[in-house]
Amino acid sequence: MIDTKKITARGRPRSFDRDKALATAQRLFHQKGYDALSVADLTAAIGINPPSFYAAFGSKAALYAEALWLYEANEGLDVATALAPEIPLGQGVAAIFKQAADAYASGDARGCMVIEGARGTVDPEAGAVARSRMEASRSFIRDKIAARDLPQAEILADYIMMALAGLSSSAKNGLPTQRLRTLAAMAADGVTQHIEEA
Amino acid sequence: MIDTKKITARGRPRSFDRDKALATAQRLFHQKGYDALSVADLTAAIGINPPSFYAAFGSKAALYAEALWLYEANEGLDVATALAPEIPLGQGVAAIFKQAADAYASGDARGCMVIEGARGTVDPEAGAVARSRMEASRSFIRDKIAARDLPQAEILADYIMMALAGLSSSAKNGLPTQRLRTLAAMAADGVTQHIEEA
DNA sequence: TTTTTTTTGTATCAATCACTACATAAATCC
DNA sequence: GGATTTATGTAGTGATTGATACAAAAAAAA
Repeated sequence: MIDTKKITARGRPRSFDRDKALATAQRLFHQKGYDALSVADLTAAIGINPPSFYAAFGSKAALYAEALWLYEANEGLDVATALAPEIPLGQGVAAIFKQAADAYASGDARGCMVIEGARGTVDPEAGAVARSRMEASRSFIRDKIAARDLPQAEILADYIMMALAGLSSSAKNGLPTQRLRTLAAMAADGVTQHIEEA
Repeated sequence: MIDTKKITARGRPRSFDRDKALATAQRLFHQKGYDALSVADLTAAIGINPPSFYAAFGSKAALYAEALWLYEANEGLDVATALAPEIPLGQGVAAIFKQAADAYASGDARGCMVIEGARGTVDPEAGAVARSRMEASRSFIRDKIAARDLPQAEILADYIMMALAGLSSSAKNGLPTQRLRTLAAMAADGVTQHIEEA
């Protein structure tokens, strides 16, 4: 495979910062959702015209996919640390829920961008992308639990995803951080109880 | 031709059954969501033309409000019975969650029409209607709990709404009934634990 | 300079959205 | 019967959607 990385750019240089535009798009997608945010909104926020938009990002859905990836990299929950083998599972799950409570209620874009995008998005392509990322998260969590030789990895992963969806929903409904944290602690009790019973 | 509701109707009689059309609309709104369902879809499904649609229902948003009301009347959870004073609270909440697990995974329209509508709807008017109904449900639940002289009525109501949102989300993601029931039972544990701690 | 390559701004495109103007059809009231 | 009232079908409204055609502009390469 030949390196296709351009060392020197040919042609007219881009007049805007692509990474900055992507960050702007990610924030707006998170705030308003895919369907409620038009390409006209995006180009206006970035400060470019439609042809520049499509030349740089391909399509609205492709930009959304990039934005989701950026969101997961920057604001995603640290599941790997929370579910590390040396930490008791109940404690790890509680840590995840607490992280979620803090993250989902912070800033102007409330809720989880992936979870909300997977559910509410009308556009089929964008919805499929978000659902794919959500399923990837579920698989990651399930594998982390299964590594403990626990037979309930599947249902526990389902429960965690359910609780995160509930927390995201409550956050979007405007619940303050402190109240979300209480809900997170209560939801974590459902896990500890289920492990003890087994 | 078909329908003569009022025997003493004045002008040309309506050629379709309004109640049947409303039921059709309710099912479609629940299946596809408000934004993904166009007026053209609705008129095609009912078998009428746009003028008849608007003469009968006023607007798409007004029909959605009627559909939400019909949904709550026909498929709403029986919270009043579950949270009756003579039933232990933990048991009542578990009953609500089990009801939700069964209802949200049944048929072709998965999830709760109110919860999903309150969150994902882009249209401001329709979203506000759904959110209003959801807030009414929360208040009803809170009052039922507060009637037991429990100081945690607010947070418990928040927790129930959070769990219902999570169950609705998981149901829309395709989880089968049996798995949803297990999640419902786990979520109910979070309540019993919280009551015992107080 | 001349050529080549890429981005830019202007000005759209066709499709879809919720919604209606209008004339006709079908009923009751006088 | 004629007048009145309501619903219907045809056809189309303006607005908005995501995405483009086109030619000028701006850079490197020849």
